[in-house]
Amino acid sequence: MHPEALLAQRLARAFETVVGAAVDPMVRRSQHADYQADGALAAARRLKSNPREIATRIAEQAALDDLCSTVEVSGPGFINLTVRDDVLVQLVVDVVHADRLGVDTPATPETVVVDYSAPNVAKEMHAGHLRSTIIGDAAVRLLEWLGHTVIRQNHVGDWGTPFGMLIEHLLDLGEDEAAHELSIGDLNGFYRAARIKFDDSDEFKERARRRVVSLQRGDAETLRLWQLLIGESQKYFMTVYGQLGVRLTATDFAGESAYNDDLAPVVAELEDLGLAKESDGALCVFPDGFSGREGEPLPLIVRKRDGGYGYASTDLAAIRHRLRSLEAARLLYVVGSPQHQHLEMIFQAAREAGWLTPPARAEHVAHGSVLGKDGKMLRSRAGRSVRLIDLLDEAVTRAIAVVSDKNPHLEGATQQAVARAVGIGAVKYADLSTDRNKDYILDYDRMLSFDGNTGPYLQYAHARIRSIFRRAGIEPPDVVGQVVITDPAERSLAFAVLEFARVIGEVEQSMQFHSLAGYLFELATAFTGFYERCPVLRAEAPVRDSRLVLCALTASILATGLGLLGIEVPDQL
RNA sequence: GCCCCCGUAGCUCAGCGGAUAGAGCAGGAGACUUCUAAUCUCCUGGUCGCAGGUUCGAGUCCUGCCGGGGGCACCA
Repeated sequence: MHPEALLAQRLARAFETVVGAAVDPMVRRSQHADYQADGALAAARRLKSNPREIATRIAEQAALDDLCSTVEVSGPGFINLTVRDDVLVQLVVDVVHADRLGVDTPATPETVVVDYSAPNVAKEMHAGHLRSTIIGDAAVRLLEWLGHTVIRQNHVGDWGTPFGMLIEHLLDLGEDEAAHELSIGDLNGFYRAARIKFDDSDEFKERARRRVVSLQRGDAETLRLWQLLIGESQKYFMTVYGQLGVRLTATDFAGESAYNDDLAPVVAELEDLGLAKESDGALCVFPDGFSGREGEPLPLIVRKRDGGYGYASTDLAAIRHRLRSLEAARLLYVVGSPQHQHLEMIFQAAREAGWLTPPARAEHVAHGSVLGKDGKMLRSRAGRSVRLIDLLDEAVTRAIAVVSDKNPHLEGATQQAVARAVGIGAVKYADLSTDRNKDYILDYDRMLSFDGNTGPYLQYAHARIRSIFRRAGIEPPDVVGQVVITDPAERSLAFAVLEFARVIGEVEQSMQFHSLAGYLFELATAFTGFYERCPVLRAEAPVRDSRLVLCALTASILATGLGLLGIEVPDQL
């Protein structure tokens, strides 16, 4: 158990006794001691009594002598806690012997559906898909590592009116030529050409319209052509995912078309429940708590006036499927924040339909946009959206320059692999190290810097530790020995190591990966302080072994933590 | 008009109702016979958008403004 949990557990019992009610002891790291507990202040307000007095009684009642060397009441009623050295050592040793760096498996492993990435068939993946793909991938890695059952759902845009025009354009080009264009990733050109014809030619527009009807009717030849588009696009998406290094596979594709057969039954069910009502010729669900421009109830249009189905129907079919058939307890939608209201409406409708009931819950893991250096939506010089693959290639190209400049000893293939890990890692870290709700500015120079809170800095910190083991000629599993903590830098590093479990638990709930990133940066910072002050290989036997243990733990947490963010850790940079 | 997100150091960002608001970058001053100096230490730098309110205590919660972005019926 990590120190905060341990102290909180003990203090909670003391609060129970003294206050006569459950109080959160509010234990956290402190500048004034190892930890501080602020719960007495809140408790005093409830009891309308003196917080210092309560804090003093709590401190006495908790009898923390076996855990703390000093327990002091300070200021208006803070309880400052200094952990005993032998306890600190024992906690570190516990982590060494623990299965997963001291992180507990969840009490109740759940089935979690993660909906992320969601590119559109026959359309380029652009910078806008970056965040959903990266954040979703991190969510998947974290939840799987913790022991949850994770079902990845790539809600690909593979259905709808644009496919009439896309298929007709495909026919105009000829299947072979179209497949060629799509396979080389010229999706922008393909889509744009179709769009231009659609806008300029009434004849084409009419063909496209008829083709949509054929598609919806299930015409075999039309479906074959549609499949062709999907197949080529999937191949292309997989190359982008490959370059990005995310775990999405072809089996995770669960596009909008997957719900076609469910749409009519879902709408029928909503009608039977009395939730769907006709309005302006369309069939609508009006989830509770949403209003539009004129204060009128806001609809989810589940069947359009023309009888067709829109994305609200698809999303409702998807949420029903995920809850009923996949039996998910937690639904994560890693989708940009502009979709917030729409998703909340879907969730509310699902609750009203009785599909989404506790303990199952749905969460919008919202994220902001990627901006250019000018603070506006990322655009190429031509003013178009930036292709995701170009963005990634640019990062890797720059990383090659950085890596070869700084370490000329690395050879061809190794250098390429390291540069790729550094370049892609830098992009991911830049994304995951800030609050996902906010927009962030993509700046290659900053993200590829080895100074500051960046991916390369953390990869470097890890590589430095690996270098120690290379020199010592041993590997972490063979590191045995007692842990001895004397230097303040060792003490700081030990506490940093112990914080990992707490941070992981927090991120599991919040899906705020920047707190994991921030933690890893703090750990790396604590390690560098240790590295500067505490020689490892030159130390004498018991201290040397102890320091190797700290090195091994730090390297392991850095590798694991970065791994959970989807970032590779090369042995050397 | 209503709703959502954002506004913290020159720049990029943390900050969970609690002690003097923290990092990194940039700027200034130091430290290499060293386990990777791709580093470390110190310094400089803040009317936390504005104004009220709640509280023993507000960057954090509430209300109203200002500024930026986004959403609000048949595209997805």
